[in-house]
Amino acid sequence: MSAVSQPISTGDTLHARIRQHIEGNILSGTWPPGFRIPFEHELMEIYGCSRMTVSKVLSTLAENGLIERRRRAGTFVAMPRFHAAVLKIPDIKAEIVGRGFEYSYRAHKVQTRKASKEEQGLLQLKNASEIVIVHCLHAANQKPFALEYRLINLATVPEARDTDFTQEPPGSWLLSKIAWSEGDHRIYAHNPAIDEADELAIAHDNACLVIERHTWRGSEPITFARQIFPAGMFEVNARFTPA
Amino acid sequence: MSAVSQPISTGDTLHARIRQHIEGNILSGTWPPGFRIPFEHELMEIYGCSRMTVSKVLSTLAENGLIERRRRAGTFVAMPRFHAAVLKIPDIKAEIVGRGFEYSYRAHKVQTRKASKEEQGLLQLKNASEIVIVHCLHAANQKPFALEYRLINLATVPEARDTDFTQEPPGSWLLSKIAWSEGDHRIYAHNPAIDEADELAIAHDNACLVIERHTWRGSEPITFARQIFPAGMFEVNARFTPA
DNA sequence: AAGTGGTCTAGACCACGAC
DNA sequence: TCGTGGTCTAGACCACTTC
Repeated sequence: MSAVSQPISTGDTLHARIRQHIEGNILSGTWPPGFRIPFEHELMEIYGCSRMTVSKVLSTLAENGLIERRRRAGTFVAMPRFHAAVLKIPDIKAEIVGRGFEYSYRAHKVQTRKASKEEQGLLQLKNASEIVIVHCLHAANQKPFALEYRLINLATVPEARDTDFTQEPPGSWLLSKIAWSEGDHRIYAHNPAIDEADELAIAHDNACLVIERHTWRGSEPITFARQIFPAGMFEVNARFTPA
Repeated sequence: MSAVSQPISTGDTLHARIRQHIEGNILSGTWPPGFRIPFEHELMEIYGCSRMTVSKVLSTLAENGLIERRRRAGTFVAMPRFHAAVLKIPDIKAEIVGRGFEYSYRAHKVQTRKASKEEQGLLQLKNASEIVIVHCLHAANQKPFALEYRLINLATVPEARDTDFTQEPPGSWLLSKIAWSEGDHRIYAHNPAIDEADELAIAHDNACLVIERHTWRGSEPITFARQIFPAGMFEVNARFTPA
């Protein structure tokens, strides 16, 4: 007999309905962590469908971490785990324009040269290849919004050599031009240095949010960015599901 | 004829090999954004497999946002989009213990009562139902690490009524007891209030990182947490792929 | 109208791992 | 050993959407 307690809800497709039903049993606590879910064989009979269909549902749930599957043993409700969140960080220009403010951009320094030891480390380069270095300031309605320090690896992005980053913000340009496969973020609070505070036109004790980001294409580093936002100008929002 | 330029690499399963091959064509730029990928029908012949197999591969790639599928029109390489990151935020106790520090916990205030208007808003409650309010401090090696303000909805988590949060940190307890289905984060920099700085034993102008988090089970609010970390004590790290 | 992707079926063989 | 999940096939019907 089935351990199914909740009625099968209406839904879009068959596997969507089955998925909702199983998720309901797990999230409601009817099937607690560690509970052995009926075998695919049994689920076929319970839901009256083929094995491919229940298999697809269970594979999806396993990818999302809601269940764990072990050969010969069966499928089990996963133990509660840490959060995994989906975090969106659009580029700054789009962020400002999207809020209905006027966007302006000023580049303090643009250089093209071989990477120093420190820059090699930040970009995680193996060799001292050529890079573009950009210091710039983003502003919303003429008010400083973010200070950006950007390194671009010319070995991966040769087109950057012919781009005028005194006119165009590097983040927006890269997002629109370059396919990337992987990256990471680091987000932390920071007391600004005196020159940083001056450039951002804030008090020297005004807290800042810093976002550092690496981007790769395969094993090739594309870019490193450090963006400094005065507190209150920017926040990171993330919505998450157990994934 | 096929637009496939790269050789088919060896891999685990058939659909994993096909997926790697298609991903390679996209990430290398052989198939640029907007490029129309061969129809499923053609991919069957190219890879010599059944339609279900190429369909599974393309569905996965579409879920990850690498391609877009349109009926009657075909499947296209997606335009570059914003970042979507996987972000892990474990509970504070596990974070401190995992770094090899001694964890200690002190609750300043624990109350059980009906929610005020403000608390209703924070927890996104419809009614003024009963909640648990906890003010507490987490410390690593006796040094203040994070200040936490926590609301728990007793309608969703009745077990919280019988739990002694003067002894046990609410975050760790909830993570180990409660199945959750959805949540969100807000991360920002913050200049601490005087009493916050005093409790954290930091200077009044020391920047802080604040993380606010809602958690739901279905449409039922479970908990709200606001955690304040002195700059340097904690940072958020996120690794991401185009998803 | 025609062809695409979306979904589902009823089989099959295999590898792994608990017994 | 033998049942489980993992994978794959060769079909089928349908909905949608562009032509």
